[in-house]
Amino acid sequence: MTVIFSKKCELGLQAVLYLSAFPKNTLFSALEISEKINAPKEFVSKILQTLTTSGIIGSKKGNSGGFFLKIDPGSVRLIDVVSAIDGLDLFRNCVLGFPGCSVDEPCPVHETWGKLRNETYTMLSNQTLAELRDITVNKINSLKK
Amino acid sequence: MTVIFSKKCELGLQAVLYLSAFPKNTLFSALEISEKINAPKEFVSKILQTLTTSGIIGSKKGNSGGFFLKIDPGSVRLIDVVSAIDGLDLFRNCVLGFPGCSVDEPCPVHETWGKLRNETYTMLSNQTLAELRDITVNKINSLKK
DNA sequence: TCTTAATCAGACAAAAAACTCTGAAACAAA
DNA sequence: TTTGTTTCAGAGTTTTTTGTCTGATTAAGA
Ligand code: SF4
Ligand code: SF4
Repeated sequence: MTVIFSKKCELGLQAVLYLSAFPKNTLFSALEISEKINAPKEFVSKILQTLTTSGIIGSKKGNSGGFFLKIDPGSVRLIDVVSAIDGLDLFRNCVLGFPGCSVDEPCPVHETWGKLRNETYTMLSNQTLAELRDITVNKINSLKK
Repeated sequence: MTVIFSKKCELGLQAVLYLSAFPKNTLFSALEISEKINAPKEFVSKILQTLTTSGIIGSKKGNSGGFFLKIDPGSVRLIDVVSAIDGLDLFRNCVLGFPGCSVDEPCPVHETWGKLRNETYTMLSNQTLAELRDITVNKINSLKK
């Protein structure tokens, strides 16, 4: 069960985090990545393809080809991946699903949710992959097992 | 597109909020409620049925029957509705979809997300429907149009 | 040059979520 | 007692999301 993001987005985030734990432009096959994040190879492959079109990830065909982080880790934030896969509607909609969001007619959780929504956005956007690197490496290694 | 909750849960929340805007035990048919929250009648009906089994809502069959808020608005919180429909797994899972949540091997957003998650939980649980009543009435009336 | 291993594109399949239908039971009012 | 309106239970349908397959293309290395 997902929390906020779609499965695609969760796996996309995990894959990008995995790649960011290694020097830029290091190649990994979809198989390697999928085994590491424990997800079906073809599905991971499809997700990485969409991230390729959005420019975050690069790909190389042929024998010993694979995927790699194309943008410098100092220039990619988690929100960029979310934006490329799920989009940013999440940060514009009402938690309770009410149609209009207006200051005049706020829903019962308007104020608190607005604040939490902004903080979530900040969480995903004010640190780059480079800044998250140490903790990411730690997490990735623990997945290995 | 939903933000955190399923469509069922959003509509369940809206329906309960709607009922809480009126004196306890006031009957409304599924049709009336569905028109007000702008959703298919049968779907709303199904959702209210599940809330009936969980005890938050009561129902009365037959001519001039309908649904009504069964528990005192001073004793129901939004989290109770969420719990009855979507469950509370949401508040236990990782935003990034990583399997294990441990203090030893935190994911890159562990600390911030943990905090936001708790605040979201608090937002949904520290106010009763009775306390939200004024702002709810305001919101409900604006939906009328 | 040939084999092998990889991405890519797009169709396809399965599963889950959202939504609908049908028939039965309850019951108020004519 | 009959008629009309409602919930209820469960099956059925549709749509969306998730996941798979196939065949084409690319390229490294024997
Ligand atoms: S900001 Fe508040 S009122 Fe506006 S849509 Fe979001 S939760 Fe609803
Ligand atoms: S608390 Fe942090 S590390 Fe643990 S599952 Fe949630 S986001 Fe991941």
